[in-house]
Amino acid sequence: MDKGWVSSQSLLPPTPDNTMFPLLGFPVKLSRPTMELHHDNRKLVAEVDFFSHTPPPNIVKKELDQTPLHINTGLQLLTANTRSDQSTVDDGLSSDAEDKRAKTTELAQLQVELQRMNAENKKLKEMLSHVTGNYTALQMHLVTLMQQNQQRTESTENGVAQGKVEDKNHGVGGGKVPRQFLDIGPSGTAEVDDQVSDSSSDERTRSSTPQDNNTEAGTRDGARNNNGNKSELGREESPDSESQGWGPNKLQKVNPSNPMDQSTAEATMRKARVSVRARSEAPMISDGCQWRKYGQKMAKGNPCPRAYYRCTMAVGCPVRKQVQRCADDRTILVTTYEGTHNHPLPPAAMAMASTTAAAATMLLSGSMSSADGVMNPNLLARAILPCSTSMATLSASAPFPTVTLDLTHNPNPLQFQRPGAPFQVPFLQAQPQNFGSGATPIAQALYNQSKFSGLQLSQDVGSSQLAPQAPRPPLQPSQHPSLADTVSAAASAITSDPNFTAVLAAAISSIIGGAHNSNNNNNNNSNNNTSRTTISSFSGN
DNA sequence: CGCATTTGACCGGCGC
DNA sequence: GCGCCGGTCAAATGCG
Repeated sequence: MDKGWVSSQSLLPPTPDNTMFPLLGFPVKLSRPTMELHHDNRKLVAEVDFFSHTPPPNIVKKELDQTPLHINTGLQLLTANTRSDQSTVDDGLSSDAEDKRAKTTELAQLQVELQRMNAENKKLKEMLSHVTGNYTALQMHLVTLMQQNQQRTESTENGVAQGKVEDKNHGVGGGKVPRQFLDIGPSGTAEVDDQVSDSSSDERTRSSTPQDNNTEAGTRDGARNNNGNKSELGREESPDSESQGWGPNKLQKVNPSNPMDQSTAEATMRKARVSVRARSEAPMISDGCQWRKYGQKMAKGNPCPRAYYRCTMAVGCPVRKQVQRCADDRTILVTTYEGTHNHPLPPAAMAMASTTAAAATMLLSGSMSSADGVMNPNLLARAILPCSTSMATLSASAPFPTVTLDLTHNPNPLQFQRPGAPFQVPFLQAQPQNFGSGATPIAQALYNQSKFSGLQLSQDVGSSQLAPQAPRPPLQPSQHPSLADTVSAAASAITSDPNFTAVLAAAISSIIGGAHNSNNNNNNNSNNNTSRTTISSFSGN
């Protein structure tokens, strides 16, 4: 594998996908679903072009006619071609025949090499897919485990009754999650795919506040719920429905007597919001999705208006987002996402979608996995953004369970966007900061490419969570020109790395190790997290 | 002309 | 019950 990437630096420009290589006598369809394939594509093109220009065209044509198509035979191909060479060019062209024989030999070797590299690429691709697919699942599991450890540690060391802790947990920045958030989770199980789209977590939140400790069948909230499931159904985000997922205005459109609505409402009992704080001069971050603005309001306590967008990538997509500048620092753009996409997402959108889905999932799973425990926000932060200075914060006062990913503390000096340029969220699968001591060029390049260096969750998981049943769409570079640059840069970074497997292994081990470290760091930070910025876009409302 | 944005009106939730 | 507030709608407007 090393050879495959080492020699590719002095290569010809890349060719499009599914390139035909006539000299080889068979179509070489190169797909590049991953960057390394893209890179490998360049190498193959270069090698083929090298030989295609050497022999005279007529000779090439005859070779092609007689070259066996089953290139797996490797060097045996040489024999066949040698005979054909003789029959073709023996007429006074002995020197050419020699050349051609040598070239044919090389060609056969190249074909073997091509086969080998294809196999390796396939293996790598599967490996990457597997790793990225398991990555988020691992994170979820880690969060759960670390949360449980955190609870045990705190209860043991402090000897504080959990109920007492819960009473204290009404501040956002206190490093504890408030009781009202912790009670969001249902007693039953919740599937990952449903968590992001789960709705009416706010209802549960409200109903579990100290002064309103009723069940859903109880007093005001219960009455409201019984009144046609207004809130739950109003926030229902069924993928097929046209329901408006965010606000209460669509409540009347739901037929309360419809059993389908009721069952759906029960299936989606919770909803989380993910707020992303990032520095950007642009009015809106470019997260890969298409949005349409449908409203703008002046929110209380913030001189900057809040803009409301809905996803327009698919008809009836319930995903909303709110964009508002931070009142304290107007270079900080707070984007709050809610809902689950009911359509395939382009890779460029996977980064943000995966991150928000993972954050929401962890937020909800955290509440789910602990009956009455305390979830340290840093835990979530470390899980989402391991080894990152960015942080995640769980909102206490927000009416919705909200996790805020604070990406404004990125040490990368390039994080400041040039004025007017949209804030880009590159699609990344590696975790640059997780390469740890490896500090590979890949890590650096990817990291430098991304201001959302913490947003590198699994594409597979993202697609499964945000577009559960939809096939992954092809890349749409026309819509996201920056993505091509990002991929190209990343591919270049890969090119500069002689051993991608080692890097990949390092990444995997770093993910695991970083998660463990996050646990330790979390414990260490649990008593010293007051310095962290904890802002929820809804906390002031 | 079609699409996106703007913006005032409207609605429901919630606190007092 | 009233008013505030967040959120959404939809007609008006702007733009390519």
